[in-house]
Amino acid sequence: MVENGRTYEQSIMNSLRRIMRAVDIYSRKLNTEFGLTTPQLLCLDIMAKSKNMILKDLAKAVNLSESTVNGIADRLEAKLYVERRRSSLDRRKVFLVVTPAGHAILQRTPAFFQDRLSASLSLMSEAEQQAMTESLEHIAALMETEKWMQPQALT
Amino acid sequence: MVENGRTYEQSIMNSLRRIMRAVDIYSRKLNTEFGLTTPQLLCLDIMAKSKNMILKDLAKAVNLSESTVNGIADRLEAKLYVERRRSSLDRRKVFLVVTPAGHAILQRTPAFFQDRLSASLSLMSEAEQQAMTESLEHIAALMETEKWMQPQALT
DNA sequence: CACGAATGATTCGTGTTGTAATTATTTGAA
DNA sequence: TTCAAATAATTACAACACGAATCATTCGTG
Repeated sequence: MVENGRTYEQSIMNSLRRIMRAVDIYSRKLNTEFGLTTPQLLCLDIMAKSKNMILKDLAKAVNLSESTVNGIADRLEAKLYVERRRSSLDRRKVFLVVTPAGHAILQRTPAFFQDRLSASLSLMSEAEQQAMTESLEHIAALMETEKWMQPQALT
Repeated sequence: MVENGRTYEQSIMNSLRRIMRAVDIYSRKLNTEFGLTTPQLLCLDIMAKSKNMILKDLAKAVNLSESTVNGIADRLEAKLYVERRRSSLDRRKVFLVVTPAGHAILQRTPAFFQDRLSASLSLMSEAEQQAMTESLEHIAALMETEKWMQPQALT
């Protein structure tokens, strides 16, 4: 129990939601002002750093499902920041190629929201930052475990 | 820089995304097996605990926009777990009333995903849990601050 | 009282996200 | 060689999430 009557888990979940919501709201603002959302920026950035990226690998890199990334790729393509080029060696594969306009917008677009996170993190000591990072990674790994994924009715 | 070449911010954002994704995937599984998603469960739970809840207050309680909560209320109403009753005193207000079926499903539905979080948290000391909770709350509060919300092009 | 401001709910449009199904292509084994 | 399995992309569908706009109602002030 924490001072406000919540358990640590509830407080943590609540904070996580608030953080993700802040990221989402920032993403929308970014979109209206610069024409790119955070997920789009994230995908574009990764595509720009790798030649001949295919959708499947991009999805893995950003930790999103293939269909989600496919939709993001659609929107980036519609904005002419990305081109799809079918591989001639293996015609199942489609390379995602960042256009010059795509590279240009990457330069002009503000830093990712996580960079703003630095301000909050800088208030913690290096040791605290590291502890925090490791804890979150630990929790993420545990929550991704399949066995948690089977909902059980309360007994 | 962390050992994998990422900054703490990048690692933290990545972990947050992974955690939220795990929550989302669990939510979908819950929906196919119990007919309620996590957001629906969260809203229903709060509605059940309060008499004469109106949408505006519910939105505030769950930290979501009114239009989002309105959609969730629509789906709960369609499933007959909630009824909308227009207030006769102030006809702008619509009370969200949990039906007997709604109360019943709340009893039968598995614990929230955050309860599963306990397993991960229990591996940490009380002090670590507390530190983690406070850090996240701190970060959440900072990220909600309006001034961070104004994107600035890189200089 | 009248009328503009405030309040509360709802709708609309768009983007994100997942699962499941479908299509096209390649691979591998009988 | 042939055909089933695997692989890659895509589509269909549903839920979530937001801001902006709209509508009805109430409030408050002149």
